[in-house]
Amino acid sequence: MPGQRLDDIDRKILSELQDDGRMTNVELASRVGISAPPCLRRVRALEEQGYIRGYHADVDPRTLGFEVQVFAMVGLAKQSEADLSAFEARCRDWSLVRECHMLNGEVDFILKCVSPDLRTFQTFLTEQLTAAPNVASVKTSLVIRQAKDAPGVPFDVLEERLARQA
Amino acid sequence: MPGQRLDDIDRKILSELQDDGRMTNVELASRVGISAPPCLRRVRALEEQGYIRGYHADVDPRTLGFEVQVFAMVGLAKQSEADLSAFEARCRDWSLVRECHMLNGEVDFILKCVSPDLRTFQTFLTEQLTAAPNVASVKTSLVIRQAKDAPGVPFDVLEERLARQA
DNA sequence: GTTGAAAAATTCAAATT
DNA sequence: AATTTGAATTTTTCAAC
Repeated sequence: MPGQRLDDIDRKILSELQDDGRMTNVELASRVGISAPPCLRRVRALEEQGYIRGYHADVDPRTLGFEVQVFAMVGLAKQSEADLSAFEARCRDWSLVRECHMLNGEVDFILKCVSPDLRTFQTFLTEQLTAAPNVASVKTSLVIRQAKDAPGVPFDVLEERLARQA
Repeated sequence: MPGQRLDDIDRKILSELQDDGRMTNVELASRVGISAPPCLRRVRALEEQGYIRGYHADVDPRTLGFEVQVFAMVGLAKQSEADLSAFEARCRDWSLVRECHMLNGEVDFILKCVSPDLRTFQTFLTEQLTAAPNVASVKTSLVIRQAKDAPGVPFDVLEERLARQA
């Protein structure tokens, strides 16, 4: 599925679109140094090959009234594949849970949650998350402030790496 | 700065653009039930008022060769505002660190990191992060798999809340 | 990958409710 | 005050080269 390897122009396209996903194709083409039609063909190919999963407006939770962000560390009682999958499916159904990552080490999952207020989160925590089948332990940490929130992938690391290989 | 309150159409616009940030304005207008010009004015207003911070292509780290994702819990030796700010500034400079959140509780910060491979991450961990001034403890957890990665904000929670208030 | 042209979208000003 | 209409400009997206 990941097609053939990317060249410099493809990586520049990805980097530019990660930075500004609403850039017009002519602007993008000019930035990567080719004309518009092949640029658009490349973008479509990158989408089809799965390099670009989609485009999203970056909506500010705080401005919209989501005052509370929480990381929750979850441990399960049993960790068979069926148990893990069942918990992941629940997470996908919970709107307050925005991200769910399975981890190695002491804790089984880390969840990133948002909530309009503490009360809403507490209700979710006690009535949904902690009450869910097979959930053995939940430890939560409130986000005091966000110091960095960069999208996706560091293209500079990729470039360094390719330069080293060449 | 957050201007006046949002109406149903504004929230629908935000929800649609969070879902598909490259949707054309005419498509967006048709979905929210107004014509294109006022729809574009509303989008511009939402951008200027800070509800929309930007637009980003969602680039898949794995497909691009970033095989490793890690959460790092960092504790500092001293937590004065100057100490906290200094560490946050370092995080902004580290490309491998994509997110940095200050937390309450035992640990001071949680970092979300990506890396092309374990070796690159180990080098970063030992030579940069653990070696940084004032860093007292670092505990890392590898992401085994990602079960959910929803963008931004759950608009259904917002709607429920408004319905309850009305 | 480039050029050129048709179709579509953006974006503005004026008119409308 | 905000939306619709209508029109000029720009962009998208085909061809064919």
